[in-house]
Amino acid sequence: MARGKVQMKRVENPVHRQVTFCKRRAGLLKKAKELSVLCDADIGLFIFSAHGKLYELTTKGTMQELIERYLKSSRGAQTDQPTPKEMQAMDAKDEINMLKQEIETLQKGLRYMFGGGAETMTLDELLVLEKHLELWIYNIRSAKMDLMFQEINVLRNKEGILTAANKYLQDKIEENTVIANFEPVTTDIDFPLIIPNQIFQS
Amino acid sequence: MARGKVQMKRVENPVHRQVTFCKRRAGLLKKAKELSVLCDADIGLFIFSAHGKLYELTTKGTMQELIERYLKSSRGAQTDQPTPKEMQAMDAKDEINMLKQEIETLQKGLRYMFGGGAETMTLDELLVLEKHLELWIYNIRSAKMDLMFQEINVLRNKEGILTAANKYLQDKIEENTVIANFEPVTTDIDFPLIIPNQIFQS
DNA sequence: ATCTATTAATAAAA
DNA sequence: TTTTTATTAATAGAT
Repeated sequence: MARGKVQMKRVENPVHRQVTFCKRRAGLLKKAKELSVLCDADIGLFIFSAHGKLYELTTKGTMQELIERYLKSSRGAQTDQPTPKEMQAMDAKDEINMLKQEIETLQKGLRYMFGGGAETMTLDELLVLEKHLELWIYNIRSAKMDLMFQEINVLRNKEGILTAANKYLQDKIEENTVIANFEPVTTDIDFPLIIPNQIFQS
Repeated sequence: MARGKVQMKRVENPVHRQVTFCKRRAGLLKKAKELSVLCDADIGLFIFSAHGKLYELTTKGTMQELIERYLKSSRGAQTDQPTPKEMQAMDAKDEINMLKQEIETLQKGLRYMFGGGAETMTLDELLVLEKHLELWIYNIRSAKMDLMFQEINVLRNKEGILTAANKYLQDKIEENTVIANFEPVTTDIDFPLIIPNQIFQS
């Protein structure tokens, strides 16, 4: 396309080849992006340079997702997903893994939704939507949090009252030690309260 | 590149769009092949048309093989995600905090998309998003619920121990009522536990 | 699909 | 790599 026709064979001069690679790689990526925008296509493109360096482009979502789509598209249907019924007997570690998986699911869903829309929304509309979602999350959570917080406070109060009563009884016993002598009962059992207050706020 | 500059946006006329898709798709595949030949690169390219039809090109081997190479290559190049080694010394709480951070990152991404995106969402898409957010909320909450549940159990245990100690002390006092006579201390204060178990499940 | 007037890409040079 | 410039290549619009 310039100053001389190009032969369809490997550029032998290594310097020229490298320069050509840079330019044409950029051009190819640009063309791919243009095609996707102009014609509503989803494109996955990866390029390994002669020395193995990877350059990639996806016009929608991640390459992972596009590859999955590719595999689906080029084959048949898919295998079953991990069974949600086996979730019952999970320990903390498994639960954490589940959280991670769910986060990934959310990410996928978001990408799908945002990448797939075809119409336009103003910035203001989008900000309003965001506010609604945040408020929504807050409301769902706060009711139960309130109840649990109340419960914990009740239990703490109860503990205080019982401790005081216990102390009172011990004092009385000490006053009347003349007749009977028995070991004092330890009541200051140390249970560290592991919940940081912050947990009730966010 | 011909008879009029092209706008970098979707071609609205469906006929024109289809024609453009055909031409540019051919051009892109040609460019990809050229790059691979001229510069000794290995290229994988797949294009999903707006209607889901797949077009693909590989300049070496099968797409399967190139995808495998891609996955290997991109895994190696990935940024260090939560290091598996650092996970060892972490207790559940730290892990949960880490997940919370990850979720915050997601929130940032969400804001970015809402604030910066130019596309809109249909009502259906919003409903899908709502579902995802519900799941997300559930996961955020369940970690905290676990901790709070633990805390409540600790407090209940403590209560039981204190009550038992109190009872024991009262009994002792009754045994020794000969010398001193004082009112028994009531310890069975009635604090109804207002949290239905269900709260820990949903 | 095919034909061209134009624009876009890029080879060579720096 | 990136920029500049001279040419070739790609392609939008028309047929």
